Amino acid sequence: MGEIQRPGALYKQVAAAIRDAITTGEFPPGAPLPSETQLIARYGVSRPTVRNAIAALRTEGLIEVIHGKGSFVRSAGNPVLTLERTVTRDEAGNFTTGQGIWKPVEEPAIHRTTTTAATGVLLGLDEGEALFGVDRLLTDPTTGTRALHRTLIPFATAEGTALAEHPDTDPERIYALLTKAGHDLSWTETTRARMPLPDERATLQLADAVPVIHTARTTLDNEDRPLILEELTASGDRAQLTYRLTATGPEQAQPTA
Amino acid sequence: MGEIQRPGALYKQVAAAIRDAITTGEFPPGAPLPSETQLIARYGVSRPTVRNAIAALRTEGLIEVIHGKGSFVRSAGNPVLTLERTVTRDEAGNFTTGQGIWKPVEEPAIHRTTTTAATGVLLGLDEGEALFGVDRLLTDPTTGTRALHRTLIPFATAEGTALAEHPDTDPERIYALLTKAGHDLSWTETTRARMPLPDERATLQLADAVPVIHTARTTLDNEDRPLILEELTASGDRAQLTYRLTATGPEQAQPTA
DNA sequence: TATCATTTGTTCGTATGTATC
DNA sequence: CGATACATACGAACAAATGAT
Repeated sequence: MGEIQRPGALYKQVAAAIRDAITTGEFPPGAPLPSETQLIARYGVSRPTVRNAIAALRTEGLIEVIHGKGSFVRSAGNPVLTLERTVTRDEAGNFTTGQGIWKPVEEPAIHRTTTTAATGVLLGLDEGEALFGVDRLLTDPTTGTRALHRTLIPFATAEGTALAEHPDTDPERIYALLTKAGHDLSWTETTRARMPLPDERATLQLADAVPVIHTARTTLDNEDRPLILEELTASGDRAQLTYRLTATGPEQAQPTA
Repeated sequence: MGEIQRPGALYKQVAAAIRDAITTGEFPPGAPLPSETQLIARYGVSRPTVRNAIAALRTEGLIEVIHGKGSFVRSAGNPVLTLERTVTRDEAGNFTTGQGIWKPVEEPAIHRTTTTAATGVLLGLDEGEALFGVDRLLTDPTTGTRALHRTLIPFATAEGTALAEHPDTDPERIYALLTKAGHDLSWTETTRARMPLPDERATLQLADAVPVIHTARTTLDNEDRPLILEELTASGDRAQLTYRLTATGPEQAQPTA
């Protein structure tokens, strides 16, 4: 039993007791927690207190609550989708990215935007420069995991290429296209974790208290000038990114603004 | 004013109204929200409803609440610490990692553990294999951002080297040491986003609703056998990781289990 | 230093709505 | 349809942190 005693707020003690019961194995992953009524009886507290405790465990990502059914222990070591963040090129000059097998949920949405403070820095442009944006909502058929991919193409890059007419070209084809245009490509990726916005949570179908992992890939030309920017946003709980590193000489290290 | 009307729960309408007021600029970043009493008057709802709305904005990471003071709008584009996840080597064979300038908060803590399911896979070992663990709590002096670095060294790797006596050697020196032992090193990094455990939140001094970015770096020898594992956990809100990518031939792509 | 007003935190009670089975 | 379970909403009281008097 999870007795309640000293420290701090009542609901925190209840939350700790339930947390212990979960880690102890009394409530294994996937199993339902006792109902609110049962928890009230078990710990001798009021309904608001129990609900408060449950809310705490919820924002910790420890449990999942389903209206009308009950609260359930979230599987800890969740099945993870591994996205290899690599770029490979065959003899014919075709590029392949190791991002896994994604299926588009909707048609790519093309729109015209301007650089923001964040995207401007990554593209080496001032704020307010014109660019194409292509949004792709993707899903992994085997796991159902969703991801949002956005390609940002400055007008300066698109000009005089097929991109001006078809900005919704696959990134891999864009790489080939830019290479054919004489560029020697390399890439920089910046990844971070954050909580999703309400609409992101909806489109990515994220559970409560699930962060997203967000990565921005800048494609650079021979002289490290940014050509295009790709952003990928996915569930931090279900997706992980892998990178290969090799030791380079110190003269090749590029400072990033 | 943020009028309240149709859709869904009352507290969600209040939350949406406040969210709008924030994005509109009525409450700019850093500014205090009206007090609960004022919000009750403004929207004509009860205290529990207002508090529920505030709780929602809180788990979204939009606001920060300080006991006895008030609720404050969180700065959106937060000052970010950029960690370059690269490895460079000079002529003398010394390694440098571009992880920024960290200062230890405490002495490195050395302990003996065994592989878990997660770390076992990354080290190519079964569960329960013996290894050294070295924990370092680091802080960035300029921003105050904290990070937790853990080095895991299997006994098989440490055996017969200086690591058996001094597992708390700097990772960069470990690289040099392994190179001198005849290994040709490369690295694989796996990064993901997740919510911190309660004690992680405390040691990393994280605010509410801030996820962590977690990266595991495996050091590999000539034949892609794992030698050591480094884990880095940092605030997803304040730290971001950058990687350099270059196109490789398809035969060099390494499948990851 | 001590006190007080303000503000958020905690806890109870109660009633009703809504989803699931 | 009914039983169960979670969601929403109101009211009330006291505790604890903060900042100023």
